[in-house]
Amino acid sequence: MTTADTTPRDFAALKALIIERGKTLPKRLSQIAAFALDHPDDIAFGTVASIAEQAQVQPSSLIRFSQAMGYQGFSELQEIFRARLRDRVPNYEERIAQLREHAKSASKAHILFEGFSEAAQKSIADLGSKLEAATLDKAVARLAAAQTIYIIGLRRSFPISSYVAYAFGKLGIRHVLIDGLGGLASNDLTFATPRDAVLAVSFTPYASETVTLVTQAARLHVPVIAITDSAFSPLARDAEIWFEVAEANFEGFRSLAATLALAMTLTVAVAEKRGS
Amino acid sequence: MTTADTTPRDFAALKALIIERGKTLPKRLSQIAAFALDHPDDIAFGTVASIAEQAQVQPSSLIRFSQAMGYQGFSELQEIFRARLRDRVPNYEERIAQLREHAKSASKAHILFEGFSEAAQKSIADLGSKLEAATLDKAVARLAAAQTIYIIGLRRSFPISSYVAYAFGKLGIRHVLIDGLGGLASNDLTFATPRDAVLAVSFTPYASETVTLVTQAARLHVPVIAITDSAFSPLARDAEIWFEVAEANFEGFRSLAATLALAMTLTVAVAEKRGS
DNA sequence: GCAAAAATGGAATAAACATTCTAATCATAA
DNA sequence: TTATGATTAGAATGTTTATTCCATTTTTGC
Repeated sequence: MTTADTTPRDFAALKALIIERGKTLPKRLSQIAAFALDHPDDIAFGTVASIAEQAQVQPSSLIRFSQAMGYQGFSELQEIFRARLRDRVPNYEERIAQLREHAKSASKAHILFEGFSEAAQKSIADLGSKLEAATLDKAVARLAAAQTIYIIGLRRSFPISSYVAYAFGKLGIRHVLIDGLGGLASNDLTFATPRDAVLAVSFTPYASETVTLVTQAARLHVPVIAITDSAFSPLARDAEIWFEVAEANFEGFRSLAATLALAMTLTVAVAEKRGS
Repeated sequence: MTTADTTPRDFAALKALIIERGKTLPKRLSQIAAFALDHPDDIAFGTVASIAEQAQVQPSSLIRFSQAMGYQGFSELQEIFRARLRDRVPNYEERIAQLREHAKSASKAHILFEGFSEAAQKSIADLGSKLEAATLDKAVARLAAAQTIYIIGLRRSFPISSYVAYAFGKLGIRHVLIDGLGGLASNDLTFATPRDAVLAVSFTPYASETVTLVTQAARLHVPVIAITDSAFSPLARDAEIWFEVAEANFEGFRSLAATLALAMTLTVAVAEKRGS
């Protein structure tokens, strides 16, 4: 038997094939399929004997499994698992070490960029794992139902609030950006009603105007959706729904990437909800 | 001989040891040291015979090299190279595949978030591979030498320019944020001189005010540093130094993550340069 | 330039290896 | 229940493996 043309040549395709065919395979082979998906690294580095022991099957079953997937033998299948590891990305420590090594040749500014990239990537990944779909859905529903959305975010959060205002403008969603211009910020909420909503963004040290405005909104029974950094935030206290975003920092400057991704999500989700 | 206590147990330490001792080793062993640093993946996956052939040495030399590093034999050294690959991070495709898998169960809003995360991650990675240290250094030098830095960025780029203004404020760097308020934007550059600098940010479709201001700055011989999206951008034409940032987009909304990381880099780098 | 020591090449070897083969077991349908 | 085909366990096999050993070459110190 030669390797058929349809036999996966990369890990993604092989994984899909194992998932697809895994359930229909005989007992032992399906047992191996499950093990392979759970312990790909062990397949990459192990020997037929060692893997067979770990997966509680006979060595010969591993060869039969490989052949069932279309390969000539186990070694050919293993090569796919190894290739997957070859083009993986260095982990955090390794990258830092590489940077330090290059530090002499690379410019200082470039190192800064790597640092800020790293902080952004980390923050986004972090939020991705914590963000709950239920909270997101509630917030979107609230904002989509609002007549006017008041956007509050000053100082470090102003890039976020100004982006949301820009996006809402493009999407035709009625909104008011509270920018504190002319020191008249507190006037902007005068006409807000419980049928509106407030989207507030603030992080330590919370801008006092933002806190005041959010408190004021809560007193007027205007629903508040907040993006902030901890359960102890004054925004969390007054908000109906709030998101915790922990931005990584580098050189004392916190990333904004995760907050921005969340803000974009909310604006587009609201627009889509309104559209349907 | 048993493995000594000082024998490296992780790749970083082993690498350091190879670098340190590599030069002082005899010819063949130093040859292996160089090969190991250059082709760590081949060490991880290869056999003694196959590696020996690639490195142009005898198999026995590999065992001697391993022992010189403090291990009992080659297999023990190889385990370190394998461990390095085990805790590496999934690459881009793999992460996306994982997201897609989760996507089925998640809410629509959550899918949006994954999309925007993806766009951000990709944009940052992309810029990271393209960004040239030389350009960065030139830009930093220009900005650090400026008496006043004029920051231009409207509409979609306004979050960026407002962030830079915020950061410059915190860092005590004299700047003017041109925000187009009251339609007086063009007045703001009246007093700019060649000893100042302009930091302009704009992407397709380029805001007309931004283009006008940059042209005006160039005419006044004020050095312009631009962040834009292509060589055909009207900003690139007038800028002394410019950065090409290709932001990925999702659902028609382009990311800002890479631009933001670059902006943060520039601000902090300028502050550090001024400080020294 | 010569003796001693270190390093190397390459064959020898035993253990480990992937794979094959066959008898036993299991599932399935008449 | 029984016959049939699929599946499995486990021993057998020939190859590849890491490692050792020793003769040869190269380097070192005087």
